Amino acid sequence: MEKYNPQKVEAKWQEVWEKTKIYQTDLASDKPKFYNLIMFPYPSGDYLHMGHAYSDMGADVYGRYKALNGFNIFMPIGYDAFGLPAENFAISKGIHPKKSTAENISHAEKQLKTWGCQFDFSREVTTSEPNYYKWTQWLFLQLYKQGLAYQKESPVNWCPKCMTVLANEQVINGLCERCDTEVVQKNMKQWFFKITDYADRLIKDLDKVDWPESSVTKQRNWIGRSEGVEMDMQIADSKEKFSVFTTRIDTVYGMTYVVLAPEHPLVDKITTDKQKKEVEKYKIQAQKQTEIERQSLEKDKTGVFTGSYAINPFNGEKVPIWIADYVLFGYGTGAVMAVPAHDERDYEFAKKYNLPIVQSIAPVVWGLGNAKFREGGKTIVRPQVAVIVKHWAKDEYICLDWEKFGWKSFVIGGIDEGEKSEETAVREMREETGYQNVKSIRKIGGTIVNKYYAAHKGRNTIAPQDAYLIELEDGEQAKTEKEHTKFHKFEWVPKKNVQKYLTLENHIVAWEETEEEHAFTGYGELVNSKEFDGLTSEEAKKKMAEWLEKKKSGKTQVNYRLHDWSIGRQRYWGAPIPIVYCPKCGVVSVPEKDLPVELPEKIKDFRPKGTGKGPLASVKEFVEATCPKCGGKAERETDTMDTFVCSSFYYMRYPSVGNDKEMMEPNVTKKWLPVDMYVGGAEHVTMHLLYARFIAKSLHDARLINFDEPFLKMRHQGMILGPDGKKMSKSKGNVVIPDAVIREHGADTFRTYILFMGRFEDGGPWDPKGIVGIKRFLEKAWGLYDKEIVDNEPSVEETRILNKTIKKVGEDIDALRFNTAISQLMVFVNFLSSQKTQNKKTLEILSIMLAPFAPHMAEELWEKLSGKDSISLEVWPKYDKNLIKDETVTVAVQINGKVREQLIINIEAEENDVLELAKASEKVKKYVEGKEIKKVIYVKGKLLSLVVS
RNA sequence: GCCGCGGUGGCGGAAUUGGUAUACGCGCUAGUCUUAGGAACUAGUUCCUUAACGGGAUUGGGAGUUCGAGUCUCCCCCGCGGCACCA
Repeated sequence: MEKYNPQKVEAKWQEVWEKTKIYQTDLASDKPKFYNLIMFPYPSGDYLHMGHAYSDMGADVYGRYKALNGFNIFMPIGYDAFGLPAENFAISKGIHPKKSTAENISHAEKQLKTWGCQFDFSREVTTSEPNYYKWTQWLFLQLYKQGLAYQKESPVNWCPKCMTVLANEQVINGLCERCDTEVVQKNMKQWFFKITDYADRLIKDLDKVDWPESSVTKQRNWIGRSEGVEMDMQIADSKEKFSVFTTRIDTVYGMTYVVLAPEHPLVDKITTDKQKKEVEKYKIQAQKQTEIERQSLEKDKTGVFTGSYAINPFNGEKVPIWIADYVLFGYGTGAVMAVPAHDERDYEFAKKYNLPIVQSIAPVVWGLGNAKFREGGKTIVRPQVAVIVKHWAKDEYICLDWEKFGWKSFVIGGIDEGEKSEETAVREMREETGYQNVKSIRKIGGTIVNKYYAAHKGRNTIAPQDAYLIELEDGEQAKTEKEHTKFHKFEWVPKKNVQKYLTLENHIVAWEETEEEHAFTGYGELVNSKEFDGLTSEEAKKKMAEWLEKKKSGKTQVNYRLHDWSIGRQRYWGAPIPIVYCPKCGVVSVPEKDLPVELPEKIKDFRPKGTGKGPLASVKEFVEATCPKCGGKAERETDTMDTFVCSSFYYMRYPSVGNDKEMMEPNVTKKWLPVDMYVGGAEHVTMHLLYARFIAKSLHDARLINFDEPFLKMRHQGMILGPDGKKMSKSKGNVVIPDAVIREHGADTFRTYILFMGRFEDGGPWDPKGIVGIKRFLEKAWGLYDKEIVDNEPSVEETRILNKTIKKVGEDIDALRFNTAISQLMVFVNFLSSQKTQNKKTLEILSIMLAPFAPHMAEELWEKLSGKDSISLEVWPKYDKNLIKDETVTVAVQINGKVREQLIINIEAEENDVLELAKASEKVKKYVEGKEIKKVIYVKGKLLSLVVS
């Protein structure tokens, strides 16, 4: 056989595959189906890049493995061709997007055909073709029928450069996903899909899918479900009211003001004349800001008092109403109750504007050895103080060491009947330390509820604790009474050691508060909350919600971060929205039989205008329409649809490509959907994947399909970085194009190498040097078929390694651990190449195992070896687990945890035999002689651990 | 700030339930072949120490549990990804 020439071999087999149509799936076959989907590429003008290759090749190896295991694989391919990037590319080149898109697609297809993937090119879709976007429009109509497509006037994201509206998902850190321009908010009438109706199911059904945990979490966070209550608030001396949304109704007694978003419609009505000027100024200022400025965290909180007050329904107290841009109009009710004591943002705001801070939740600390309350014990309440005493000259603090009890604390004491806690603090300090003169005293944080079971008194104790920081004036010290000091001694502890010194949790909490004051945002027990005092936050949430509901001034409410999907685009290159506006009948949908509403090819200028209307508005022939209802003159909608609408159902269309009557052929759809495995980038989790799930659910509810989760199993490929370890980009000059690698080394080498580099789900830097290792490996494998091939019984050793390899390679591919599968194949090939003659059966199996990674080469070797038809018609070999076991194993002997000897033993050897062998070993003797073996642990076939002393 | 993931030789990376850390590949070193080689092949290669046998150290740092920890627990440091005033 001649030397391995990948270019020649690959050209040959690609031709054969094309001619025999071996990868055109027979969708009607009886074999079990396996829908192996990759995310279809977006041909925007650049080459398909490393990321495409990596993803597709990984998916293909997996698919080929499944095929060899008896599945009928369907791996379709298509092009996501509408949308901003394709259009922007065309604009930059000054050509019509239809033309540039066609060129890009033909280029991409050429590339794809060299990759050695089992793509079924016979069922290609191109989303910008009328025979496809007819179904995009059809989909719109289905949603419209269900009331899931609607128009509303609302603030939307507007990209000034792309001159179009964007969905929330397409705004990344306040920048346009495509051109990195700062997005501004505009009030516009727009088409939306009501994805929020499905928010709960989109969360709940994540339990049904086998997806990476991180992606499930990302979607969950993106949807952002939060449970709380909506509470009505009456405006003082007015009939007006509004509601606030809060997840922490338990903190309601700590409310000291409320905040409305500047856009809140009530603002104008309630602003007093005196405040009008300032409020107006603030509103204008807020409106001018871009999202980035508004969301900037460095920015100080700002706000303006409206002059009006609202009434807290729980205690009837009046609280001032402010407006501030830290409250978002688009979330909840656009109004919040502010509880500075228990919310960081409110705290910051209150500090800045000198608004009162009232504690209503006290943290609960189980003190004194964490002893929980005991049943039947008497429970008493004993308020106390903790006193942090600071030295008059040094940065040191008095700490007490209660030797008998093992506590270390600050000065501590009970508040006597009728005594103020501040007085207690001073009194206790004097009694216990003798120091007399207070320079300053300051309360630290809020009340902390300390609970413990006092064993010596046999009772449960609740001890609300106030903490004070006392700074001493000087060192004047009186003699202390013994009764106060008999259990502890005191010492001065430098500041940096205090934290470590303390053992009582409640004192540690108090100490932390001296450093930096902040809101306590955790759960605890209610204080200052009238009849709700003493409840836990959890209990209070329930009781308070019930209280509100009974009073009919509130209800429990679930809110989502997710917004409805804004789908209209004021751009040319997209599927027209199939709607006409009739002066008589109003908004009328185009009947299904009239689809597609074709995108006019002839247009003077397809560039966006930025007027809020798309370029289609300038095409008279397009705009002018007849009303499908009354036959009168009407006007077409001129917005086109977001590309993500096109890509939300393409996988449903593939099996029915060719059918012009139905989007989905019922039988084929029933058989082939949902998708069994979906491989693609993680960057689509909160866009495409979320939209596709929503669309599937809506069609399911319309009884058009019988599944409601489109992608049962999904995995992401990692990112291939440039050789410098940075993300590939033209500006950095570190882009490696897959075609160049394929031309030089061949697709088989490329596939195997890129999958060998690291974990598929991790990706990593492209190292051009390493590829020779794979080349050597494939050449070495190729060379085996040149050796003397005999048809005999393979050796025991060969059988063992063969069976091991079958097991590991199969299991690894199944789990997408391609790198370790390849490494095992290397071990196997290295073993075989050390042998003079090769066993025919072994080489047959090797070819099959190589086939997923190096399909062209495997075909060639298979043809030479067996003379049979394509290797992809073969069956993945079975292994015999009995043949994997080694007869002898090396057992490590550990002495006190260190490996001192290795023994070769029979795998069946028992502990005693191994121990005897070990004792006989010189090396072991050295460590054991004259000592006592205290413990022996034997892990069968692995190691013997001896503990000696 | 919050959520998620990760940190292992010179490099990419292996390591079922805790059980011989560094598989496989690159690179490097020596050798073979060669007019030559940035080709191929063979052998070696975690680090320190030793002529060698051997000994010691080692999975970001520190503590802990265990006969035994890359793997489990706690604290800290660093990197990556996502979210980011969501009430």
